[in-house]
Amino acid sequence: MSEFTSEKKAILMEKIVSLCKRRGFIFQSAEVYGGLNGCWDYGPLGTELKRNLKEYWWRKNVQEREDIVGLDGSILTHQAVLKASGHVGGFSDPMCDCLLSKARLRADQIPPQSGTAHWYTGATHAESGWSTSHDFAVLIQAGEGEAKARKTAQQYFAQFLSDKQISPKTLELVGERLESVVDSTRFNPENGSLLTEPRAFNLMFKTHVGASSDESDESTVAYLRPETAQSIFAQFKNVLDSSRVKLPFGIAQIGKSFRNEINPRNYTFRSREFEQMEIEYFCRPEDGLRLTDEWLERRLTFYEEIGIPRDRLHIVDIPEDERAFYSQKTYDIEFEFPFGIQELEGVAYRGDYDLSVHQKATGKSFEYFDEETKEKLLAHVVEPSAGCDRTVLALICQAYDEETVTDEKGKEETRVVMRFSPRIAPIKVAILPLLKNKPELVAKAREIHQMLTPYMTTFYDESAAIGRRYRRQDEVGTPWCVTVDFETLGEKGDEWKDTVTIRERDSMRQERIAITELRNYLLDRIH
RNA sequence: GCGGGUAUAGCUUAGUGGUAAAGCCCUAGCCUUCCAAGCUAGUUAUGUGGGUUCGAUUCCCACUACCCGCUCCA
Repeated sequence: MSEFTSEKKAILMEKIVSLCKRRGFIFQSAEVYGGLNGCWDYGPLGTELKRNLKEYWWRKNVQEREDIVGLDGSILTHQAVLKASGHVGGFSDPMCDCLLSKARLRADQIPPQSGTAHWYTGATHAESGWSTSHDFAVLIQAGEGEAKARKTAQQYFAQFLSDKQISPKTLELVGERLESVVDSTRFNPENGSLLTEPRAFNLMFKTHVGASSDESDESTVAYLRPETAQSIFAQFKNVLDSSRVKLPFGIAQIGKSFRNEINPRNYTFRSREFEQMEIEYFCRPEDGLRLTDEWLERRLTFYEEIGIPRDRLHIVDIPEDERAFYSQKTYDIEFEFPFGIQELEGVAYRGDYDLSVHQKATGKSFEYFDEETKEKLLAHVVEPSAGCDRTVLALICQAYDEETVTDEKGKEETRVVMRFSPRIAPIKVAILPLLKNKPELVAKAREIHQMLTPYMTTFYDESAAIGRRYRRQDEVGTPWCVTVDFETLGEKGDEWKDTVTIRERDSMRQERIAITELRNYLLDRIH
């Protein structure tokens, strides 16, 4: 994708979005009612794809490991849990808006400035009799001319003019007052304009528990969880006491989380409702950094196993000043989407921050007793946290391919192929009778279809020419098509009786295989 | 949140102040012995709500959604 221009990438993304709708992978939520901003529904094939991803993740990270157990926590979350975790107080960034340029700035990222603030209470225009009254100020730093204050203020008051023909320069400023300021963050460093007071944008969805609850009763407040991790920490002791796990061990969870994003963007990439696949891997403090690196490797291998090659992933070692204050190491795993390189997963070493805050808030011990060393300790945690919907989108973007094929007459056409790994492909095999008006072919094909359905997702199709049916399956990424033909019926000799043609999606190559071998042939390749 | 753009059938697009057009897809039938064949028939659309008008899909306003650029992404 990197060889494409941004324009071609935009077209590519449009094609992917179009295919997703046409073939039933992803629909806009409540589309018939005009859509719901930042929400998406998965159609029949998208649902299969996402299930395959989640099931493979669960199998690899829980079922095939002795040291990781699962959890399925409630989405509605006790406010105390999120107060302890810091989400209620800190899960929002105070933001300021520049009164002049309307730029939005994070309050904590504004460098402190000193100088003289020129305050005004309004402006008038003598000729037209127009006037306005707003408090405004401009910061003049040492070395800057005072004329800048008046010019900036005139521009600010000019936005209230109804007559746009009036030049800002002709406005009379009212109520000038000077104030000396030191290390102030109330002014835009770019232009000196006054900023709005910092406002908190809390990104959590809030609700009230209990049918007759009073909306103003703070004690009934609950939140839709903004991440799956907190129920793992809150249930740490219960899991420890009930499942006889020993350090190091992990608790894994797949589930929905909700963030009231100000600005959902890039198709399903940043949604307000999304699914996470998280592991909290608890360990002794001295093992944390090593395990973080090990988890990074393990996660990269996972992406390779589902068909996202390592060279399409970028590993970012987050520098200290950008990490959360409690994290001693954080890696981001990013994917080259057509709309840019974006994060799929974070692997963060969080120390004992999470258990310690819940221990402190509850006053109960979250400590682990090590039988061998006879010591009590607060476990550290390594958190590989993957975005499920983001990974689905990455799988779709990675799989999408167009190739030019030439038919027997020399005519060129485009073949759209979703090159999903067989492991995650929504449909594993399509069963096709060569012709639908030959009852023997249809009956045999249906028989094979019935034979395979208990073992994998299959699709039966008898309509249209065989070539068209192959292409349909290419476009939804079905790795194999099985065609029942006249050889199958024994009409071309006994040596071919009860064999079928199996056609491979990527190479379009065909080979003959006995019906009795079909099940194992496919199962060996989709596991 | 700011600025710009877009909204016609499942998809891609035409077009119009007065009966909305096509290709692809899809469905049914016929035909068809391996890569989107052919024939016949058929379903489906002006994002939502107002305004102007005899009449609005078209002009105006608002809303909603999506896309692009900023911003943001704890």
